[in-house]
Amino acid sequence: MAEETKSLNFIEQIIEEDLKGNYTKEVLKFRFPPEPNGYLHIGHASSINLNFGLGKRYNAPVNLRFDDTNPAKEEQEYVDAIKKDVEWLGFTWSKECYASDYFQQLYDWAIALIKNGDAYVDSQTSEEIAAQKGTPTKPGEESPFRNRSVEENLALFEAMKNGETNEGEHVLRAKIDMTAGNMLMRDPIMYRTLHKPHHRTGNTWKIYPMYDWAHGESDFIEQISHSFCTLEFLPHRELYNWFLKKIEKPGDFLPKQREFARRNFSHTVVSKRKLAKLVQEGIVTGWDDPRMPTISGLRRRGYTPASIRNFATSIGIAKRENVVDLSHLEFCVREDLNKIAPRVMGVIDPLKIVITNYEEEEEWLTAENNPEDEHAGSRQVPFSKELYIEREDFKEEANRKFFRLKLGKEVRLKNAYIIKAESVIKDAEGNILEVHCTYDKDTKSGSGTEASQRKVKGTLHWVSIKHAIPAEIRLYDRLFSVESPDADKEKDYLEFINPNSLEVITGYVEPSLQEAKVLDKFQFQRIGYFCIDKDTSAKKLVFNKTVGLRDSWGKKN
RNA sequence: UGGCCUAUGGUGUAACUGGCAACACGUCUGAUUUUGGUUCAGAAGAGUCUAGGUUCGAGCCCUAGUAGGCCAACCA
Repeated sequence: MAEETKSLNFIEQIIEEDLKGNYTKEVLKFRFPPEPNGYLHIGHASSINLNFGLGKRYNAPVNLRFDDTNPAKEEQEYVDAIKKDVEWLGFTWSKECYASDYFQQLYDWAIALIKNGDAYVDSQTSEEIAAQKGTPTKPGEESPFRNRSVEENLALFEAMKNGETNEGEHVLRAKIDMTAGNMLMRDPIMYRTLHKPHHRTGNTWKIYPMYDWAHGESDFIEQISHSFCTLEFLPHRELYNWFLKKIEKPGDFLPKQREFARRNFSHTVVSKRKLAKLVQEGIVTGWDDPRMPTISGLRRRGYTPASIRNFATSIGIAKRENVVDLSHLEFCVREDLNKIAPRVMGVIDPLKIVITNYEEEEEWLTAENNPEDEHAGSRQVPFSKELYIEREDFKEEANRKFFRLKLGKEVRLKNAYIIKAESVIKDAEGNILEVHCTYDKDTKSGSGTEASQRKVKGTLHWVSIKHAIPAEIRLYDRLFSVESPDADKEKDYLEFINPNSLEVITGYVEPSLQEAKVLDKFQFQRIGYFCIDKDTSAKKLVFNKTVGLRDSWGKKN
């Protein structure tokens, strides 16, 4: 086995350094900590891949932890969706955890902090607290309640906990330093009162911990060794460590937080708030709309777990700002689908052709299922006198670079015969209604005859009209018409919505597709990859276009 | 106006403790092909934000700039 010489990203380097230091392999443990207030998106996939990838690399456990400290925004629906998505991506968590499981422990620690004079109850309004906070360049002022006695703090905190106080009346604050350069160290709020039921703890709690108080301590409880998060949390690190020091006992192993840059993607947004708005405003049909950059959207669109994992791995991880081009994601699906998707024929924009010299009623021809997979076998496809081909595959006349059907010229029908276009039938406006062709019956595919070996430049896909199944086909384009829809400070990102991101048409597909199941993936030869949408019923097949085939001809024309 | 983070081809990442910039996507050629797909062969494209400095030698170290990002939610 060749030794892996691939270079390490900076996160892996941190771990390697720790391993050279006083960390043992056994102590390594990671976590993926989503807040259940929305669906996972492609950016999360990057983080999931990082954490679970490290777990795999170092054979270390990875917990799935729901950061559910805000009952106002969080719901069980999101918990379920997140679990489904992580599983679907192919990862297995060691433990399913919830910050809410630690509410009691957190509360007990908070009492200890109060007793040590490290926390106090502030009874000002949020406006007053904000006003005293200062600015990055101006130090803050201390709250008049900052030096309450321990007894008074304990009594007030108890009242908050028991729901005897109103929302907004009191908060528990850490007593740190109102003049700190780091704004987060200016007596951050640890608890607020919220008379709202929690999706897991119900009405047990009337106070809920803030992120900074809950996150590091949750990492500690679970004995996470490395807590990776995005760069905007870098200033939180000081506070993360401060809280940990307050609860630390001799011999304790403390987790460490390190930060990486979040991934941005071209022609879309990855902010749960902005994605939620697209759903709420009805701009898309739901979190799993195939145009959404959510995991569930990509799944419905026809993306495979492997393609998303490969994508996440190949864009890597670093600390600088970035905008990853969606064409990279598209490359990753094509790469995967090319190996596994059965080839079929479907016509998206039909043009009728009649084989005038075809005498048979019908015949069934053999078609290879996947030239990339020798075990994929073959199937039978029906051929008859009247067929549909793609409208753009015929021109009455065209230059020699047009390798398709033109009057008086020949072309190969995939898996069938070589045909020649003889004449066109048009309506009064000059629109082409049908093309009359003749076929050479000695050119049948796979027949081995000399005529069948003839080289003709073009090969077209087709379906037999009387056998074809009409199907709804949904064609997608990027959701936003500009590369970075949320980069403009003047304009709202919704102004950049691409009005043509969805086109629904009726196409015709070969009869073998009748049996296809939801999420089955196919390559419509010469067009692209498609998968069966969940809206499919016994009466109607619905396909989503995942991505087009690479097209070195189409884009020049 | 403060502090912190970042800066490498069009895009995303590499370059072990300093040794004349690599990989992938994208782009463009050509070959093969019963998918203008795949595969194969090849090409163009950066001299590493700028200016100094240290050094025999700097993308890596130092200094000063410049640009972008983050920080003043009872959100995470």
